[in-house]
Amino acid sequence: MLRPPLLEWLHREKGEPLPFQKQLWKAHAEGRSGLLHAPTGFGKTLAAWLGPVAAALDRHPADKPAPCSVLWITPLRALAADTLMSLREPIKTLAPAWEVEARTGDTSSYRRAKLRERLPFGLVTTPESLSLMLTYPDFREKLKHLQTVIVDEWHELLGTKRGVQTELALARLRRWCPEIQIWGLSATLGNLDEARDALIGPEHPHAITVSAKATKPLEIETLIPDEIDRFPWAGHLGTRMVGAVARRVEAAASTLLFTNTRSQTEIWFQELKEALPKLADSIAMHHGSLAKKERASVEAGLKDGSLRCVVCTSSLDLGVDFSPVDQVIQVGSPKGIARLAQRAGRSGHQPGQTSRIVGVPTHAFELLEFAAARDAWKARHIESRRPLHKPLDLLVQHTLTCVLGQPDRPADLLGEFRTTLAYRDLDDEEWRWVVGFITEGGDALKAYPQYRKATLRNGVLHFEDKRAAQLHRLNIGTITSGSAIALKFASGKTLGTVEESFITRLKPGQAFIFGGRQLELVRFHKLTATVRASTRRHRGQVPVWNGGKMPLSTELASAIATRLHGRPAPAPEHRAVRPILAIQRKWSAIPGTRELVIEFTRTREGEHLFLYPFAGRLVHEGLAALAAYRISSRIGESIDLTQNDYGFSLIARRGLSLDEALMRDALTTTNLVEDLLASMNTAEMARRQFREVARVAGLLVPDFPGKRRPTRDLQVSSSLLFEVFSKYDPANLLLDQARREILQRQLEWTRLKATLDELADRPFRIIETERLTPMAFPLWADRLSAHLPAGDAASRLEAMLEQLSEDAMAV
DNA sequence: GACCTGCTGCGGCGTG
Repeated sequence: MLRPPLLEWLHREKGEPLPFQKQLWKAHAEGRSGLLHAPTGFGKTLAAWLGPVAAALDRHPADKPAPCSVLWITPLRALAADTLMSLREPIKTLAPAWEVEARTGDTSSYRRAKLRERLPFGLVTTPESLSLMLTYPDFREKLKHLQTVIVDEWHELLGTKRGVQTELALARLRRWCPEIQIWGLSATLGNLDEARDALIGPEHPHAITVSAKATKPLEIETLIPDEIDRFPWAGHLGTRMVGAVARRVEAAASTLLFTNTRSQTEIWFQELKEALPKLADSIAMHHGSLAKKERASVEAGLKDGSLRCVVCTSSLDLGVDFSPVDQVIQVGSPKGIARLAQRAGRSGHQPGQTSRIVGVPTHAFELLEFAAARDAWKARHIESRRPLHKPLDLLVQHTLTCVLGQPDRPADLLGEFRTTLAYRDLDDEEWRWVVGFITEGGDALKAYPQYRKATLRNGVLHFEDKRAAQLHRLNIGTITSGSAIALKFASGKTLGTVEESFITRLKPGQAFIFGGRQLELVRFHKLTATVRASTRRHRGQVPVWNGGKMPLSTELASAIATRLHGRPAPAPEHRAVRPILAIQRKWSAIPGTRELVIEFTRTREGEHLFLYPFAGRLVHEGLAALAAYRISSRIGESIDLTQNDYGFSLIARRGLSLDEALMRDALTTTNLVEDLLASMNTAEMARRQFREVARVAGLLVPDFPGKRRPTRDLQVSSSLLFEVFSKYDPANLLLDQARREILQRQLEWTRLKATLDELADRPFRIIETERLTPMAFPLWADRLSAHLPAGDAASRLEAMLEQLSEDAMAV
């Protein structure tokens, strides 16, 4: 437990400790490691900090420095600054001689040099910065007093290569200081034990999970459109709800409005300002393509309370430690339960308070998504984040990191790496390959000295070349991003970035909207688009970014499928959608989890099949390609396809049918891998994925900070390497790595396979419908918008909707 | 190079 002075301070400043905090301090005093799981706003940070501070006070006098006793790892630089403030608070009164400092990429080089000489009592850093520190030979000596490592927001890192990089760094620290205690702080996850094993190593002897038993109440409310009959069956912007949302914004002192995409953020920002002209100056926006300065000023506005509403993407999911907002609104699909809860947690940021989120549907069925998220939350069906398994590109990088810091024997390194969950089954063969690759460059690159970074002398790996070492340090990390076009005023002020594909569609003089400003293009040269403020009356286009395509989670999808049938209990959202569900039922059937509903519809364009497996967009993309490939070879017609989070559609001029055998064959797992590979352009996918792998493995020359170089150069050399490896070194394990990543990330292979297995046991219900059903409509409309210019698609959709609404009234 | 709705995150060093 805590020493009296700490307890007194705590009592004075923060009141009575919560039960989980006492439990954590007890575990800490016993020398254990583990995971602390509690909702945001429960005082995790302070609890995790005071344990090691208490232990250090036992060992060191409070008036003498105690160098680097605690290492605090955070996934965000912005969090590092805020964390620093809260960690310093108790130290100031309890042990003023002990310092707490941050070391991240934006720590000045002067400070970084100082920190290399002498480390403070507590060091706050990122996984990347920690890896960088491992490359300095004296770091090990500097860490001899290390007692505790704390990893904040571990759920954010878990499941990514950044998480594996953290696992590896921790394994190194464990080897250097076998007594250290490691604690992770995590939000709610479906796989807390696995998360803990990944953090402290699967073989760790004193593992414990401390949980704040009191779960935070979460209220999910949905804005229900007044006229459900006129509410769109398809679409994703949800701007029809602007009026109702504006009234909510007006009524609350502060609002955080989340959207799912950057362009949606831009659009909602405009719409809200128009709907609330009096508040226009206190509404702001925040997303990942805005310039850092712009974002920082919005973050400052959130902190000092001068903003009434910020429209944002997941860029504000975590990070800025602002005082909680009054209200959180989610526009569009929540995609997952944990994700919605995380966003809701931005309100009611105190123990005992309720987190509330208001869901805004963008089409009719989305109403049910919010009800389903509520059902799943109540039933504690929360998504897991699975840790990655054996990414070899990262192992190549990390081995060089280790050897640069301390020459070492391969067998000893292997032993160290095998203590992680990610590499516990790394076999001797794979390890020999890694060592061979960093010392020889492998079969294909042996002739090029720049790929022989390490040398093996007398059984010890060394990394001595100064220039290569600098390049390696520059390359540390796992985040890769494609080329972006910088948007600038002629004055040089940077506004942010857009995609090349967007800017090349614009002619000089043409207007567009970015970061809430009306701009016009002056010229586009190399990687910079120069713009000026536009005074044109009509609104310009809104940029579209080519970002990630997050599928609906398995947990939420299954909750939706259940919700469609009105279970587990009546919900207001369900009552609202009832008229549309009635049409769906009348014309076809309500898809669910017991049978697979397949609709067959003839239109002017030909024959359509609509299938609803509810397996998320990525899986449907794979299933659609697979089914289209198999059927088209049978019927000799080309097949078009579309997909969304609920299902997919196949369209052919003729030849599709109600034949169950045909559909069973299309969805069989026989020859699955071969057919899937043949149906999708997986070779091209692997080539692109290889770029990330090559980057992480350090095979590409990194950009020097400040000097911008077209990423296209990177692309060329990564595809060149891909060619060379494919031809001269086909056994190169990095090629396998790229293929595995395609399977897991882009095809969600595990989920796809599970879906097919499950469908094989389900009855198929094939129904011929006269018209497009409410569920089919979005899949049909998707195809339409892909084939027509945006304006035409909108007007045609409008006409269709008119017709459909009339039909709906008639039912 | 194809897509069109599509997120987020990090990172060096020495000198002036």
